[in-house]
Amino acid sequence: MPVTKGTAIDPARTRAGLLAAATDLLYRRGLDGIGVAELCTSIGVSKETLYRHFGSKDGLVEAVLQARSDRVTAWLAGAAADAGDDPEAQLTAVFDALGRWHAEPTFRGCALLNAATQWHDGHEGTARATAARHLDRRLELLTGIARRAGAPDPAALGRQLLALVVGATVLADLHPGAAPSAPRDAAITLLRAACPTVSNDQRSTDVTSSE
Amino acid sequence: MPVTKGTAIDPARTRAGLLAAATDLLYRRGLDGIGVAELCTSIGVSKETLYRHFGSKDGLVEAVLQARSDRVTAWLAGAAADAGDDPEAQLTAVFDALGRWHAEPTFRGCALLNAATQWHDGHEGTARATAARHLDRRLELLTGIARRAGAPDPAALGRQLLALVVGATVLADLHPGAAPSAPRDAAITLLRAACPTVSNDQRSTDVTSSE
DNA sequence: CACAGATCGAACCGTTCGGTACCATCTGTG
DNA sequence: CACAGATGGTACCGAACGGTTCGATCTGTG
Repeated sequence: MPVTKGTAIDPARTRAGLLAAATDLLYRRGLDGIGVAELCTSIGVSKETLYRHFGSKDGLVEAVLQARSDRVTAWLAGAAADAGDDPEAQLTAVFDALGRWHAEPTFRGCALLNAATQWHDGHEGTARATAARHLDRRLELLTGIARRAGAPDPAALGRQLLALVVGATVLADLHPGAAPSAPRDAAITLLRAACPTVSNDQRSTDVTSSE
Repeated sequence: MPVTKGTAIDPARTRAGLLAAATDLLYRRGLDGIGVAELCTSIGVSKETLYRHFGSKDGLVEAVLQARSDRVTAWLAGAAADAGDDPEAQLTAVFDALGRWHAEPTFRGCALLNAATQWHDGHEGTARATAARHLDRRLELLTGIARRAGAPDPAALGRQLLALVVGATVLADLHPGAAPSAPRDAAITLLRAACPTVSNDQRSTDVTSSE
């Protein structure tokens, strides 16, 4: 039965729903962990529809990763913005948001990093390139915080913080248990060490005991 | 032609060579990036030989990951031991060793972490479990340094350092360019911040300018 | 010399993969 | 009402996958 009776024909909506469902399934199962056939039956769509919208599985994956990178980047930037103007508060907010994400039962690591690892070579490097851009955007956020905090070398501090973010995300997936606040505490320590003059009024706050 | 003429029959050596070649190929191409058939022809061995030694592709992968974890763990511990008794010097040595590894042209990330990501589920979780044990061993090394440095909470500092190590390894693979010394500087900063009394004679050393 | 064990090469099996083609059936538009 | 476009369902394709089996041929041992 083609075009289930009563369904509104709306290619844009079809594509959006396809993208959302594929995002979830590919994240949970891995890029090679689910085939196009099962993907289509799980989503409730025919292969022809999928291929008309995305051209190939690579195209679908590319669209999924792009959309996810956009969403996650905006989400983290929003978390930082909601924390007000203080750079240290923004950094705390970023790591706390990451911590809540890591604690979700469906968490399986960063979809972009996982994709880049799974499709390290081949597939014309779509996943690698998208993940690299994703990290660029994350670095931009952290470097901005470092700059506003008055760090003498915002780029260097940004990269230190990025390493912490990435490490925390990978560990939350692959290493069991342990205190989830460690990366946040480390980030605050690095920020304070790099910016001797930052937020003096909060200098006495004991970061490590807030867990 | 069976058993190439003149070849000494030595199952142990065959297995060792098999393991070494498979380690390299599976690392470069990914666990799903190369099939058993191509694996065998590239190594120069028949499928029957491979299956007699390892039982299945999963068994081969498991053996490869175990051996790699052992080797890498010993290598890093050796780098730390060669740096003498000072914990800060040991930590520097560890991150410098990691930096040299990351700079190698064949570097493609940590084989254990890559494997755990590629075989996140399925395959009876062999890769995940092996990677978790690998991280345990790395954590043990870092926690030991933290403890000997006099950190009030060696476990917490160890986890902070582990996040840095993991983040640095992933970034070196997936993010282009940038200063490779950032993670090392961050590690030293964290160590000094956590241990107010550590190596006072080296306190004046400017870590950030050594790059 | 005889026999056991190790190895190669190749054929083979069932399954799954990404991708294509075709057709019936629905919606939306004029 | 007529027609174009979107969709579902199904069958199909060639290739690759992990794994098994068999026979020929070598080494090592007694």
